Amino acid sequence: MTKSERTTKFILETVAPVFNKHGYVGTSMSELTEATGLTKGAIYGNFKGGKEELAVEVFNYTVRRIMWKMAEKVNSQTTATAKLRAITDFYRKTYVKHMNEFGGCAILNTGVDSHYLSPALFQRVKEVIGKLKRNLTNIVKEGMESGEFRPDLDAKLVGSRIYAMIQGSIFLTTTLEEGDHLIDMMNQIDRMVERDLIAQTQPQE
Amino acid sequence: MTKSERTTKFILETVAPVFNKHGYVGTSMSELTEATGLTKGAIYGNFKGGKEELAVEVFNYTVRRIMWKMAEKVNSQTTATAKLRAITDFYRKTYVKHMNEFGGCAILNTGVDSHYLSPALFQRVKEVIGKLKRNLTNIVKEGMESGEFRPDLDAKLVGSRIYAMIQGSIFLTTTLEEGDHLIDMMNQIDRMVERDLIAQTQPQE
DNA sequence: CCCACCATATACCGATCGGTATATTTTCTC
DNA sequence: GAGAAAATATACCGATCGGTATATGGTGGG
Repeated sequence: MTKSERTTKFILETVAPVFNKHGYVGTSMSELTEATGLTKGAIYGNFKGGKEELAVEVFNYTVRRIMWKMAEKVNSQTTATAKLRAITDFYRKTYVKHMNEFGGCAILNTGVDSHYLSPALFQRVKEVIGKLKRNLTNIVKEGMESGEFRPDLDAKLVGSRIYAMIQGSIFLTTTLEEGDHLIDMMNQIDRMVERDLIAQTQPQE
Repeated sequence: MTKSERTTKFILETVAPVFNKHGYVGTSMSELTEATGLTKGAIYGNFKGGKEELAVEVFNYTVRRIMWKMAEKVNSQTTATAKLRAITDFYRKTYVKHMNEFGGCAILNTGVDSHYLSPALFQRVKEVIGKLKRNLTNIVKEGMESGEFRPDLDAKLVGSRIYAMIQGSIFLTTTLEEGDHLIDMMNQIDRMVERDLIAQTQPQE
C-alpha cells in the first residue's frame, strides 16, 4: 500500500464523521483541512472531483465498512430466523456504539441532507437503501422457501417494513439522544418475526 | 390584521418549503429574497434575529399548522381506538399530500439537519417530537383507563414505538420517493393496535 | 543514491455568504 | 390628507465559500 493510497484512506476516515455531522453543504473545505491537518492541495489532489466527489466517496467508504461488519454476522448464521436475529443484534450492540462515535447514521443523515442538494450523493443513498431492503427481503424469502416462515408472506413488504422500523428508531435515538428507542424497536422486530413470520405448527396452543 | 403582519406571515409561508428542502445551512438569504420577491431589508426587518430566528419561526409555523390539522381529526373522535385510527388516516391521506407539496417532513428534515448546526432549532425539534410522542402515549393511556385497551401496556413505550414507525416510513417514502411505504406502515400500525392494544374479551376464538 | 515524478503546500481567484447602515417608500394615526 | 412612524429597498461590509495555478517538497524506481 503506497503512501498516497494511505493518505487517501486517511482522508476518508478522518473526514467521514465531519461530513456526517454537518452534512454536505454544512461541511466546508476548511473544516476538512483542519480535521485532517492537510491542506486543500492535498485533498483536491486525492479527490479531483472536488467536494461532491469526496462526499460520495466518504459515504461509500462509511457504508461499505459498516455493511461489511453486518454481513459478517449475518452470513455466519444458517437459518433465516437466526439471520434476522443477527441483524437486530447488530443494531443493538454494534450500531448504537458506532453511531455514538460517528455522530449518527450515515444513511439517514445523508439521505435527508443530500435530497435537493446533491443528486449524485442522493442517488447513492437510494441505491444503498435499496440494497439493505433487498437483503432483508431475501432473508424473508429464504425463510419462506425453507419452510421456516409462513408461505403466504409478502417478502418485499416485510423487508421494507423492517427497514423502516429500524430507521425510524434510529431517527428517534439520535435526535432525542435516547438509545432505548433503538433497543425497544429491535425487541419489537424480534417479536414480530416470532409471531408473524415463523410458521406456527399449530395455529394456537 | 395589519400589513406588516401579513408580510411576516407571507414570508413564513413562502420560505417554509425552501428551508425544508435545502436545510438550515443549505438555504441562503438570497434564495429567500428570490422566493419571496422581497429584499433583505424586508426579511431582516421582520426577523431581527437573522437567519436562525427565521428558521426557528418557520419550523414553528409549519409544525403548528400541520399539528393543528391532525388534532382536529383526532379530537373529533371519542374512543382511543378511533383516535389512533384517525392518526394513521391523517398520515395516509393528508400527510402524504402535504409532504409532496412541501418537500418532505419538517420534523425529520429539520431534526437531521439542525443537529450539530443550530442548537436553537434542534432544541425545538426535540420538543415537538416529545409532544407528538406524548400525544400518542396519552391516547394509549386513555384507552387503558377506559378498559378499551389491555391494562398491562407500557403506554410510553407503545407511543414511542408508533412514532418511530411513522417516521421510519416517512424517511423511506421521501427518500425512495415511493408513497407505499407510509401506507403500508399505517396499515401495520392499525393491525398492531387491533392485535396488541385492544383488550380481547376472550384470549382466543 | 540520484533524479524524475508525483504528492502536498502556498497563494490567490471571483463569487457568495450573513449581516447592517442608511436612504426611500409605504402605512397608519390623527 | 398631512405628517410621524414603521416597513422596505439599496448599497455596502468583511469573512468565507469552493476551487485552482503554481511553487515546493517527499517518495519510490532505476
